[in-house]
Amino acid sequence: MKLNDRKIRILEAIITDYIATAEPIGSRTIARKYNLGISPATIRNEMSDLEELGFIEQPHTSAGRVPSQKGYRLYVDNLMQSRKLSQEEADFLKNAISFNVNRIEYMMEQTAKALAMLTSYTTVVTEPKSRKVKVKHIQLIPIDESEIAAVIVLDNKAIKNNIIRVRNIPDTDELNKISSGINGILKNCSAEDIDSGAITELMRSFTQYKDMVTKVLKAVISALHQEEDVHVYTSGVKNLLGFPEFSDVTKVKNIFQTFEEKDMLITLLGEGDDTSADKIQIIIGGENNMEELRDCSIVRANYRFGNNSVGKIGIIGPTRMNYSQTVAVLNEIVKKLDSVIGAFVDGEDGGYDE
Amino acid sequence: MKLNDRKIRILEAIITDYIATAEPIGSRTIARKYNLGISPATIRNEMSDLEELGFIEQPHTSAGRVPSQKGYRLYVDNLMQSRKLSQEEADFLKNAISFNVNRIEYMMEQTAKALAMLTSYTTVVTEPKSRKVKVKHIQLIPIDESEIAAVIVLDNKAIKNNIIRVRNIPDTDELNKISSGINGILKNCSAEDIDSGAITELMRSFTQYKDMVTKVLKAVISALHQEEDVHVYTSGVKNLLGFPEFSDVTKVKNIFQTFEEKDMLITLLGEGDDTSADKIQIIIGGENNMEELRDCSIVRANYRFGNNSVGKIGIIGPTRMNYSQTVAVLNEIVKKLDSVIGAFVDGEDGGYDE
DNA sequence: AGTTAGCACTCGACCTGATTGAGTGCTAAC
DNA sequence: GTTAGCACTCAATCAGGTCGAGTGCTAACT
Repeated sequence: MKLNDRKIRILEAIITDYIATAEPIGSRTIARKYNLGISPATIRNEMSDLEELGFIEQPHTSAGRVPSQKGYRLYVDNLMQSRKLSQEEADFLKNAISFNVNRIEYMMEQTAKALAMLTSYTTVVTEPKSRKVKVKHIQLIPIDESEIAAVIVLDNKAIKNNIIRVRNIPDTDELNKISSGINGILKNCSAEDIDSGAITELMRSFTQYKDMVTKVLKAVISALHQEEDVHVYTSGVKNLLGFPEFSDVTKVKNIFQTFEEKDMLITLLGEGDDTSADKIQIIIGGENNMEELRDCSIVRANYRFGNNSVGKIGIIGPTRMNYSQTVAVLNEIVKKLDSVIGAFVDGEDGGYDE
Repeated sequence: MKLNDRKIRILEAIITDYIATAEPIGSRTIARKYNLGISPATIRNEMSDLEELGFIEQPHTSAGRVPSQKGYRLYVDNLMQSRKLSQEEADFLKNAISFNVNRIEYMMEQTAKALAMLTSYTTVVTEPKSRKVKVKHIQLIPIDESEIAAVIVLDNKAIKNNIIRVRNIPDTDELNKISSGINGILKNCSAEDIDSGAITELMRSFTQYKDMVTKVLKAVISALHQEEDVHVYTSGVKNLLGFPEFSDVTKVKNIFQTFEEKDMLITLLGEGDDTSADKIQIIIGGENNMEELRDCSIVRANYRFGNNSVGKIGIIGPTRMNYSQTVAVLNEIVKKLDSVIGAFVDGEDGGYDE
């Protein structure tokens, strides 16, 4: 049996209609709504074939047809026409997000929120993270009689701070000397580079400040680990409640469970991922391996932030989600984020929003 | 009509039962389950009185009775016996949260999560925030050929960083001189203290680094404002879906809407608040002024963090929530947080968790 | 006077059966 | 190859009936 042009047009009609209405669609409705120039009976025959080919399925006899996972896949890969963002949509994105590289968390939070509002699906965004973070600079700053701050600048532009309590604080000059000494040893070290060799060297260099240096070391290691700990921003979880396929509370509960678990979200965004690919990926229904998200599709993309730093964005909706709009929105936001970084690297400092 | 002892015992039975089952309860059931030594008929008479007094109500004729808002209020204020946390519950809290003052965000996140798991309600936690934040110390650190980091230590122990791009970077000694110069002027300033006087003084002192100083100033102002921007951690939103009173999806949607809006949560935790009071507050049903949360109760408390810094914790459940357990849990966690801060102030540095 | 047994009544929950309508597959004619 | 016609299926909807948990009222009992 061949998937001829007419079959494809019928399949497309079914998918379009189902995305819009969430109702199984029958032959007569297709004949009425879409002018294909053929009678319901003919459509019935074609639909019967489409079902046998696995592109549509029937919830039960005497109901209309519904696209299958395979059907959506065909649609997404071959049928769907890429669409550009409307002016309103583009404007919305531009206004909803204050692109400010100095406040990345805030920017990511806004991004998640804006995408959720625009698509009315659920959005998950991870902060840009480097694969391996290294120390770029360490500076000790006196705060008061008993506390100093260890400021640790990392090579991905992140800065971490730890307050350290010490019995008696060296004066500023001495502290600067210690800072540059520590710098000499720890500069360009990643978490695993800090081995016993580096540690004993440090201890030997600063015997009289052993206690303080130990604490600084701990802070550095903690900072490096912290930085590998990915932040995840979620928004629009409640949006899913609006779709009829999720009117069953127990079903939704499992989905929400997943959304509250950071690890799940990260695997969701990363699973089977090719980081080098800049293409948008679409994962339909059961193609993700999470039982709870069987009725959801995910449209996801990576965005780049500097050289080796990559963040992820995912939009999660029902399998019958509006793929073309979602892809368009995602394309736009990735382009936007890239350009912000570009401007930053080229000399702008991102500005402040007040 | 007087609210005699027997009426009170019946009311208590109704509330206890309803909290456990979420089902309206009738006279016969009370007679069977609670040995009050009176017949259903007598109970019926008393219930009729209780209804007239406004402590219970009937969803419809021929259904059992359900506690009213006034009923819960009486229960919470007079009837409920305070209960201590069980050993298991206390252990759970202790193990679920790594009390580490150097990673406050992480600690708050864990606190929210632990409370949500323990109570099976929704938890909202705000970071401890001071009313007015002041600059304690500013330090400029060179990062590379074109960037310096402005590290801004605030008097509430928070540290903020901004990367600043400048055309040509002064050497370290010069930078230190500039740092201490800026410090001299901006130290102990809050956001509103930075007026035109301070700004012109700064500009006069550093005419040759005007550009850089302007950017530092912007960073300081931004940091002070950022610090006044409260972080809110929410957990266990999905928990509400498990309760029969929230099996209607559209109802839940409105509630979730509220939970996604930070401002709403903050007013929810702060409304009619007496910050000086350390007592736990209970807000029943419509006593909060948010239409969407009419069917929810909130148990909330403040915790102190240092001198003038206060955070809030709220636990949100159905009106028939388990008030005595919730209060016990909240008491425990507030005590715990206080003691962590105490230890910190007394000389511990909070440790690192690896 | 307070308590209780008895009884009629109410009303949601649940089951059953009939009807409707959207949909199908098959067959025969165009 | 296309289509009209027809028998068939099945979820959804509605009406009617029964059940049971609950009530309020009255009269009798302590």
